[in-house]
Amino acid sequence: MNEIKIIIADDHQLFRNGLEELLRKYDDIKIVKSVADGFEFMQLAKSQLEVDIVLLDIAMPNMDGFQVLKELKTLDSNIKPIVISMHSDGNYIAKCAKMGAFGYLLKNTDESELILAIRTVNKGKKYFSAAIAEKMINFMSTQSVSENLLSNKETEVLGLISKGLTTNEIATKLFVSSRTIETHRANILKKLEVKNTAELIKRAAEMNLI
Amino acid sequence: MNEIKIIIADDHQLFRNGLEELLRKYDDIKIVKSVADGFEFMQLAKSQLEVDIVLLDIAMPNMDGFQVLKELKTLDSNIKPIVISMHSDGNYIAKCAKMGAFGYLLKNTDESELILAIRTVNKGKKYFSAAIAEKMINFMSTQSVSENLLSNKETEVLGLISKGLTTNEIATKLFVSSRTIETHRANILKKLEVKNTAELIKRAAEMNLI
DNA sequence: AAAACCATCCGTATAAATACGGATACAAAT
DNA sequence: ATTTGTATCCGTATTTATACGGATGGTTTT
Repeated sequence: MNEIKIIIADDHQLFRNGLEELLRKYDDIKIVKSVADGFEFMQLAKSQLEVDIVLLDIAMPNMDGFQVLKELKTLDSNIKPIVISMHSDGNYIAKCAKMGAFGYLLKNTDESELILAIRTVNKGKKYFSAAIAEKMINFMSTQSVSENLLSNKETEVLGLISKGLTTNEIATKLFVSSRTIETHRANILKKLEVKNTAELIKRAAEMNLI
Repeated sequence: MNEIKIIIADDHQLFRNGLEELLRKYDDIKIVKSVADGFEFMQLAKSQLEVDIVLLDIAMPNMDGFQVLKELKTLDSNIKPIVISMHSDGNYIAKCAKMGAFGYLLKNTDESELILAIRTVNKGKKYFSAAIAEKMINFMSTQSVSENLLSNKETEVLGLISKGLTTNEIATKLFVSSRTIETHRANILKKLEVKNTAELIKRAAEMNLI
């Protein structure tokens, strides 16, 4: 019988090591590699290494999980990604699903669910738990899912806002009118469904936008 | 020879399970329990259960790691806490050290360091890696370490600001004048060394104040 | 008892953010 | 070819936030 070949991509070494040990107990599962960032993983994905599944963290240095999902898709790879994240944000989940994730697990799911997810995905099926699917559906019913909720300019402006720059400072920095920045700001608030800067930054931090 | 008896307190079940498996390999280490929040842990700490070390996450529901450290101290317990955190913020580390942590590890340290830390702490010695100690020292040289950088009222106000309430709304909610809230706000900004709400919320999120 | 810190309060003035309601040019998608 | 979305621009009015500078009664620490 064939083993399920797995790569773990997560920047927390203790978490990786722990997962390895956890999965070692299962005869049908084999960890072939374990990497600390998305870039490292993509190197492996492009190599000849035979891999069935990658357990993928979203928050990673160098190249985050979203970028990995995107690149994996263009590679036409056989590697099926299961996202393992701390966040149960609807947009997050929906984004992963749209970008080709085969599963989405929270870091506080239990071992049996992880194994179930791995085995399910290995058969080529998707695995999203009822709770996760519900969050996603709720989100989709209110919002339109988009990989880039914010446009590039908006993301740039958001970054500067979070650094504490005022509207005028941002305008000067980007060589545009402060009205433009005000509009961007208003649009960002609308898109993230918040009403002021405080909420905005909190939301953006939660969504790892900054 | 005596085993080192350990409790793991972390809200991510996969991380807990992983750690358990990881530590199972070591004959001198025994996991006696594993809990998902600080409250659960304190129940155990107050029981007769014999425990040498707790591997303690800071970010947990119900009762966070800081509160646990504080209560442990008043209990005059023999349990020696090693903090395992994602954050390498100087204030964070210093705060833990001051509150009685015997060690501080990042979630991306490796297995060997974890084992070394456990064995060192079990002998009654403190374990802070060079990198961690340096961050702490750098912080202490510039800032005065305080368990509560913010007063209770300030923390309360900060929480409400982060929920998106305006100064006036907060004033109404807390039955005080809006001037009072403005003063609190100004003091919070000063203490966290930021100049506006955007930066404030970002900083507070980094410091896990909200 | 004195010093330090905290929560509370007050005023004034300026700067910034938010809410309205627009418009145009261009690129991408249908 | 038309729709959709983005980046850019504009005006006005109101509400909030920030920067000053100051005060009092209370608690905790020294």
